[in-house]
Amino acid sequence: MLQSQLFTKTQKEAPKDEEATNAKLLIRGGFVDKLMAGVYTFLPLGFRVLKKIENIIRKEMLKAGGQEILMPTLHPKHIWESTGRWETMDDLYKLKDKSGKDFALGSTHEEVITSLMKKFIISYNDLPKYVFQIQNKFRDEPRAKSGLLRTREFIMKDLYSFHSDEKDMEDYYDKIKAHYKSIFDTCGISRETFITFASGGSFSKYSHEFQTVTEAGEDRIFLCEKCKVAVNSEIISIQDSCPECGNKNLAEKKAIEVGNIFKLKTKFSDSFELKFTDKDGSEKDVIMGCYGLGPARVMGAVVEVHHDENGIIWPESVAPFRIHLLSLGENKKSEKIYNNLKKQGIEVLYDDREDVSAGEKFAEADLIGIPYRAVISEKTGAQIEIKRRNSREVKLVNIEELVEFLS
RNA sequence: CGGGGCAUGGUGUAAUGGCUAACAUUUCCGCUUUGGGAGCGGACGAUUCCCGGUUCGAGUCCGGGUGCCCCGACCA
Repeated sequence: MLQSQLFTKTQKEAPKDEEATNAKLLIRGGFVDKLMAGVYTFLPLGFRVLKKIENIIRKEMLKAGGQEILMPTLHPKHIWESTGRWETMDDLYKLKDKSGKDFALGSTHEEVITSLMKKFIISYNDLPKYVFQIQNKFRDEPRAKSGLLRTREFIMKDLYSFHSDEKDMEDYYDKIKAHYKSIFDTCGISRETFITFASGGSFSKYSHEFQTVTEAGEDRIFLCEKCKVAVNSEIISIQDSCPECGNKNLAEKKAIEVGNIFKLKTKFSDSFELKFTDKDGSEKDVIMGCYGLGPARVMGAVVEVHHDENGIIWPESVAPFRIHLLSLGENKKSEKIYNNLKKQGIEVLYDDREDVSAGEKFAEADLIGIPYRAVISEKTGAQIEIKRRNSREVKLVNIEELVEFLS
């Protein structure tokens, strides 16, 4: 992409209100725009990052046997009444149509998916099934905060699993834990992200959260450095011990919840009478699990974890582009290299602007944080100067070496 | 929802109750320049968040709203 065509601009200074690093850098770099508290537009650069993260998640969900669908955002009141949550969920956005009928904006989709699957799950032959979506959720948060970390409209991947017995659900639940680990690993935050015991709500003793340790986080967790497992402060006091190894020496950390998985069991199948006929002809409740993960929150967490004083340092897997090509008054040479890289299928942001100083291009490149920076200038001759965003070391290479290195 | 802070061109800031609201940056034009937000000259850009009050006079003082940020409560 030609940087001269990008409609967004970077800012030297962050809006004075913002305190969270992810908010400051993402706004300064032109990744997101805030429409109101907790509601953001994803601009071209930010949109690319978001899609990268979504695709990492999507790929992993497909590996886990998930089938992707898209459920509606607008929900009729009656579906929420089926579970009693129309009254009890106080972060549900409610609205009326012209005739006075009540609706809700979906904050989660157990109601919709359960009533959907009732139409298709009839016998044990139809189980297990795994269904997911990546979709916008709405929650009437009393306090949106910290940039992308806590918003009122947000993107969520929600996977729901349907099983004929608890054992099968438990096995799948553990399998998803492993897939989640792999997602956070690919996104470059596995070192900071820990599986965390949390309250199970009304369904079970524990649920599991995936918490990324960062100062901007709003949760407190107690981390067992040995097991790399944590406990949410909501269900533990400091004198408690690691649920895995009994270690009493836990480290208190601030963290942000990037994923949460639950054993729903029959909570929703009961409400919707989602049953199946087993082999012996008897009718049984379908056992459910649900598994949430927030791509936009992951994006914010990645920035919190990977940045320096000059800007963002995107991990390659989620970067908006692979390489940032800067032309310092050498557009003829640069254009050839740009076209060459594009032909190789390498995602490149080409800073072709002619009226922008070298210093400004460097500063913007650091702010935007693309993993590799290539510079073409009078100095570089027929070669290309290449530098990693997270390193100071520069190297001169020719185009063949560059292409080979990047592919 | 309780507590605290803030609100002035797009962004960041300045302005004893007193003249035409200033500066930097951004943007635009011209020249110059190309290795860390470069230089010179010029131009555009504001109903000082809103409503009301005090005053001869309000960006500034008072009252009430609204918005944003932070702390807490809340958080499938």
